[in-house]
Amino acid sequence: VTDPDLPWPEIDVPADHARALSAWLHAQHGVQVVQASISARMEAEAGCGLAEHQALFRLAHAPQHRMSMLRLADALAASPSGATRLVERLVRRGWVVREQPPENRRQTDAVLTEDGYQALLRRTRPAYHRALTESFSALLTPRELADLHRIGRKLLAGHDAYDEHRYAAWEHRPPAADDPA
Amino acid sequence: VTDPDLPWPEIDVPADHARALSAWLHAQHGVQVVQASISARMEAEAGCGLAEHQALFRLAHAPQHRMSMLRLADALAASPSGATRLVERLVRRGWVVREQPPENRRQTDAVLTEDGYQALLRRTRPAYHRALTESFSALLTPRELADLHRIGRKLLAGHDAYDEHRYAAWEHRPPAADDPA
DNA sequence: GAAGATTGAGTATTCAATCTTG
DNA sequence: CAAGATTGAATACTCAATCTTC
Repeated sequence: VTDPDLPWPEIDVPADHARALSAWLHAQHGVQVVQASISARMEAEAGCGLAEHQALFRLAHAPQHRMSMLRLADALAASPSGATRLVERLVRRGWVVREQPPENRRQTDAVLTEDGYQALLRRTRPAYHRALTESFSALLTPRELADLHRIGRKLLAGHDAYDEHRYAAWEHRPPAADDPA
Repeated sequence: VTDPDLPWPEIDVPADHARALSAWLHAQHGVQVVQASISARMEAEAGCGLAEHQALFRLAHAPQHRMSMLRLADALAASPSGATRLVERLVRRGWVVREQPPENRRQTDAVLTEDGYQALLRRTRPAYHRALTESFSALLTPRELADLHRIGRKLLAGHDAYDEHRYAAWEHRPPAADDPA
């Protein structure tokens, strides 16, 4: 011990690891902060959590506005029990109903109701759109948005978590004319 | 209603919003998946959660290996009560002790113990390093790592959440010679 | 027995209220 | 009263066990 302020040797972070580490810490923290911001605004303006909106959104874009519990869990990156409990909350609000397909009664589908559809259109989606714009897109350039899309997809693919079907028609648009990417 | 399969009109996602949305969803999901992977490996190999390691790491790099509860909470993007409970777990393991500075007895400092320092060096840091490398850095190019660093910093700055002091000396290295960024 | 979903127990995390010191 | 920290109540989430249907 050479310095009383340093009871043990300082920890060294090798340069190559430092770059990976700071990239990860910033990305992780940045996403966390944006998510907290969006979540808070959703709660305040739409009286609805982020996960609830995501579920409504996925259901609205699914064929027949319906998904099995397992597919929904997968789409929301949640566990099966997490999906059960989320849908429970949505049913309580009248935004979703459970249905068992007669041809396979092991399965349970979450089906969007008329009220759920209206809640998405008039309450949760506008609030989400505003929050996402102000808390996220307004802070970045189109190029950076494209980078995030690509990098996120690489990370998901590297963990065998990229499901083509999870990201539907609305995101496979031709790039806009003013997109420098 | 024109099609029985579509009880309500399909939802349209405007093209400009679609780009922001898919960037956000991929980034969010990607970070989530990487975090889950690192967390699982830490739990398995080091018997220690991600948050516990982050706390040890921050303390080890803080002057005197000590931080006030509020500064620690801030560094970990947690609430004050979250920090209290996290430190509680670390104290129970003998990795940290609480100390009240005599000059201001309102404040409580979390101080790394010798055992905590050894746990970081021998257990949690090696596991974290391996997990981060395999679950994150190996999947991306140096350029993409630099992009993430920059984009994350912009997001944090946009939310007034970027604290210069939070990111210490180890990450302000000159770029390596082979870094194309 | 396996697929699909739900439930119970345990843990983590937050907000609001409280306690202590300045 | 304000700053700093902790506690209680409530919520959300996961893993393992269970139940139902094929």
